[in-house]
Amino acid sequence: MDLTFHNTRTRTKEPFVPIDPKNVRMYVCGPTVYDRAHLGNARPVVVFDVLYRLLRHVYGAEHVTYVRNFTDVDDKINARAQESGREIGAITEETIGWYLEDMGALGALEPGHAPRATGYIAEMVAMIEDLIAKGHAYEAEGHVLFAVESYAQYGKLSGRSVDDMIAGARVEVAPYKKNPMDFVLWKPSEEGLPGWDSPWGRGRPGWHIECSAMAGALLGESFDIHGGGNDLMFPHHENEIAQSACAHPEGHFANVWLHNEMLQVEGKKMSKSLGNFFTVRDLLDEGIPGEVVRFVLLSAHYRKPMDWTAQKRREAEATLRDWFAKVADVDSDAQGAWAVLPYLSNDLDTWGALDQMRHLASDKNRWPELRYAMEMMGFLEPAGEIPKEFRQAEESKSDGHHRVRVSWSGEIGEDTADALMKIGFELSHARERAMQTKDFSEVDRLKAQLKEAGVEVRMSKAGVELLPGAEFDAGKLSEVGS
RNA sequence: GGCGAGUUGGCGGAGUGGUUACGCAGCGGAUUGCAAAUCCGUGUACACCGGUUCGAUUCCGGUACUCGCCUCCA
Repeated sequence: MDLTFHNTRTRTKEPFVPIDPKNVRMYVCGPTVYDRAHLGNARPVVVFDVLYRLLRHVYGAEHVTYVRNFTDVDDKINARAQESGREIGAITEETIGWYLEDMGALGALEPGHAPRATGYIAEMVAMIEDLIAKGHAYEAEGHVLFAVESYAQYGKLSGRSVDDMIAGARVEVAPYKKNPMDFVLWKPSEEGLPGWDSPWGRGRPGWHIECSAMAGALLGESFDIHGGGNDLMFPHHENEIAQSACAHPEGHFANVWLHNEMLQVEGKKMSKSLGNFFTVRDLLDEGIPGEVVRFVLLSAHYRKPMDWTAQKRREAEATLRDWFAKVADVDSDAQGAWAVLPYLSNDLDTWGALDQMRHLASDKNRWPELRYAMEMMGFLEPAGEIPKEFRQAEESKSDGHHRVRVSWSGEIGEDTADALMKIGFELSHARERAMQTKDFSEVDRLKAQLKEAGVEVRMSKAGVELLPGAEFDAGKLSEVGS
């Protein structure tokens, strides 16, 4: 299976050739841990999770190394500690826990390595010393800065020149910078802020050096794929390249750069001021299954802007309910891989893969393949189980003549299930009488009462089926039949 | 102001220099006491203005609008 990806570095779609097929290496920028992840944060996580699964499928799970960092030293974290009066370590620890929990709910596998910046300070200091020695960085007033003019390729990834950037810069330039675009590798820390001893005094690393140092330490001077949101392209990724290329002239850092487009909400940028800002946890707490969020995030190509809307959410949920019901009782068939691989291998066309899965769903003989494809796309739980929000429990009884089935998802309790079963038989008997007398008023009355209680009713020659749904109110059941 | 991405029917989303994917929703019909489910049928859309062409949604130029980055926000 040949993989093709759109490489931001070359702006073209090109065949993917791993440096070492026995160890395919990928790095994705992780979160700064000071707060819950919002929906926009989740898009790259889910997109690159599909990529990770694809690489594992193609090269073998043991031949793929995936690194996603945690930035746990940052001014925003410091500010959060300041305003809350809490310890920095407690905040980062708690936030990392939230992050893994929330992303796990979206079906994202945990990367093989999740390094924390504070665990790699020594590597960063060594890298900075190296950059100074090679003439790419300089010390000024306790800071160490990277000299962008020492790296001719600076700006190539994001397609802009240093001159353009200076012309468009709106920031005030610190007087100690040789070039306005020079960025900080190390900065001094005053008392009370996290700091580490270094040749330049007590201080803390700049943001960009973290990723360069951790990627270098865990993946080497050259690796295969670097992913992230396209808002990180400049300056973050540009700076990573500059640092790593200058520190390791023999290596070429990441061969392929993948950037996902941004997420919008109902056609607008997600922002606190517009009131359309929400976290992944907010959605989960509303009762929206993580798989539904995952489905929506994958229903647009990663390089296109994606709009989160209530309609998409509903459609995704309806589709998943349909699929899970269909695959609940079938064994997965590895042939299903062929439905999605041609799409995923074509620059991660997740929408195409989902569309193909719809075709599998429409053919009963191919449900085992659908199940396999759903596993590949990360919609089933790690153990291959149907997620609990979609798991259907059912009870089916027959008294020889009448057949009643009650199906529900979630918990409704045994007493309630029994009560529903009883009502089901009552309905079935009433229906049989009505078929004789052609007077359906009793049947319709029962149906209306059930509907009132949030129970969907389906009747056919085969029997009666009761489906308590999301609106189900067991308290109203006692009124049914009275 | 600079750089970049995008604009296809109600929604999502392919694709092509001429024969109008597809999915969802909708509508019509069959069927079922009704409903649900299922099945059948149904939609000439391609931001705007020019140009090239026998012919452009598809090629070229421009305009408008949306979004992102240029400010350690994915």
